[in-house]
Amino acid sequence: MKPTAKQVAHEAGVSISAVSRAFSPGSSIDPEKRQRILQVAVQLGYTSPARRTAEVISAGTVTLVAGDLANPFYPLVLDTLAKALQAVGRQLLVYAIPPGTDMDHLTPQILAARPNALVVTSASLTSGMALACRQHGIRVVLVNRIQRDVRVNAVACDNHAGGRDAATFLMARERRRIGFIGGVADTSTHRDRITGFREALQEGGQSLFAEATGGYTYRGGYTAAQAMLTNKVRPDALFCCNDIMALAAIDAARELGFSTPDDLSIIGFDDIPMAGWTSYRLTTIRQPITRMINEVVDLIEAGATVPIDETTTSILPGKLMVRGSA
Amino acid sequence: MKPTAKQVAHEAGVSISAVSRAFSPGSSIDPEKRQRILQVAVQLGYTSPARRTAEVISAGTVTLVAGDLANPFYPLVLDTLAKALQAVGRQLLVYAIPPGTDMDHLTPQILAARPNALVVTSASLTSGMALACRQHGIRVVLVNRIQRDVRVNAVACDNHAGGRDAATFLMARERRRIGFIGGVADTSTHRDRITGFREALQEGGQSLFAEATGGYTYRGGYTAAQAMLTNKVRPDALFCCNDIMALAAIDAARELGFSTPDDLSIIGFDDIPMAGWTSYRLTTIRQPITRMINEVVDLIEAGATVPIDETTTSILPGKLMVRGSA
DNA sequence: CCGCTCCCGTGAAATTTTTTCAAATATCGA
DNA sequence: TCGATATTTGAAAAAATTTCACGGGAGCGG
Repeated sequence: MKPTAKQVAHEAGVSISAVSRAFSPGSSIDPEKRQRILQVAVQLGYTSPARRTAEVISAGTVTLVAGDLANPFYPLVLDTLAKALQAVGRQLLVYAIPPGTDMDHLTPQILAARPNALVVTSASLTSGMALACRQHGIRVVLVNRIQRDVRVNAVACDNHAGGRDAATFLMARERRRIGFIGGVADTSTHRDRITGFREALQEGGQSLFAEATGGYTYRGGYTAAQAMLTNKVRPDALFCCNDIMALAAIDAARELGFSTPDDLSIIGFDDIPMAGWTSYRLTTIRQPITRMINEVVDLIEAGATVPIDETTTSILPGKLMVRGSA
Repeated sequence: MKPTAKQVAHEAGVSISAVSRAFSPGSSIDPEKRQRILQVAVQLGYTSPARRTAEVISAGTVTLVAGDLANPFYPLVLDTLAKALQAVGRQLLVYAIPPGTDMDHLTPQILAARPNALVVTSASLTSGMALACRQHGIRVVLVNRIQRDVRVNAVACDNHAGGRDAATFLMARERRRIGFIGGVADTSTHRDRITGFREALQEGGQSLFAEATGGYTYRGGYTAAQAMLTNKVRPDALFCCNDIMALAAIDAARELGFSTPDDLSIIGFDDIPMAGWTSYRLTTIRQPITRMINEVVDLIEAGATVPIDETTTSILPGKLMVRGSA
């Protein structure tokens, strides 16, 4: 016998109308009452017709909020995630938002669709959004981003250690004028990488020779590298906050007649496919994408057994890929 | 006064039940009748409750079915489309499917979500899927793909003319041993490009010197180019079916000690951002992505006024970007 | 070619859900 | 403190969905 709204209403001690309202987003109903009704509904296995439609839509789906698709690292993440989810019988839904846009206006849509989980690689998550998701039982996973102000799951590469490795490697190669091209100052990846880098540099008795930001883009990286390399005293090594900027730096160096690693060493971060191409052979810190995505999928699949406000932060080690550029 | 199912039923000359069925996917109803009901419903502005909920979820969304995100051209399309839709107040939802997978199993989900439109850049659309979409009033737009067996909208670059342009350009540069590295033989882009290329070659009194396929990937392109260039008699020009393979060809050539354009000319197709990077300076046919996406958005926005089975195929001209590689 | 079965499509009716309405309660500003 | 306004609520009305039984092919065996 299929459960009906009437049964739920009786069980929860409310009217049928209230049950109906609990299921339609935007209805005027006491949030506490709605939650109680929803809870009873789950117990009885009741779903409203409207809800059933929504469930067909979001059956087994995971929603990804992605920005900055111009950086090949993110398509790579998207692709890997899509395949991993496919393997466990789920689908990937992507909200692609232009970089710099905040994601709050997506909240109603995301909540209405009730995905199994929300994966965020873009910009920052507002605490309101995080709270709303938790209340609606949607697990949130941040990828390649750490945010300490909201209690959500996060999976990232060990950016701090990566920064240290880069510095250690460059110093071992006797580099003495080491520059840094950053991404966007208030992102956790930028912060952690430069902090680790500086720390190791200091331990080796050096300090940063030059510093600039390139906004994680090719153009920004190119301009920054060009400026540094046309100074009277130029750096003999560059650590770039991501691969795109590192490749841009190599291009800028070549354009000025310098070659890697003889005239200067260049190290990137991410290990996007292009880093391995023979024209660049970029030395870089590889992010363990496959392992990161496996972690993400595990967190999502754990859904049923782990309480939703028990959050995990996974920091996975990166790996220095020594190629030709440093 | 809000229109009801009863009015629609009366207007369409069917029972209320039929109207309800027309709106629930998977119900047993004559497809023709469903279509008529849906048409009347649109006229009267009727929406079923289930549909209304779905509309909250997919309000103003466009669903994109994308594959092959390893080719930077598609993230570029995705990014551009996301921004264009954002500008007209819509959101982009992406179903990312691993290349080679067919999209038929997505049908129920996509239909249930009732997006405003479906944009397909991946693999091929089965006629069943296309038919189902039309019956449900979902406009379908193929991007960078032409399919004559199903009646859907399509927006693509003029691949035939692009192929011709490439051939004409290479012949004007006195190239006499012109090779071709294709993508995947049964895709429309591959077919149109090689057909146009061959045609122009023939008109210039030449024929293809060598031919291989690289599956649209870097590795495939690299291997194919390497094989051609280690033959006793090697080509003095290569037309690659997309930029990734062209960049791979440049890398393979460099690795063997050849340089472009002196030892051989290389032309690509797409004009992905990397093609303009100073280490490559790839001569290539630019796909007018912005214009293509504008067409897509126009087709979607025209939704209300143009009948759904009036389909348009837009073929936009590409542009030869002459850089350093040919 | 006939008859049999099975399955699809259908409207009426039963059931379920949503919406409307009016009353009750809470909230806010003066 | 009071009134005005907004929010929440259940009953009832309206609407939508599902069930049910039946009609009418299509396929199939005789």
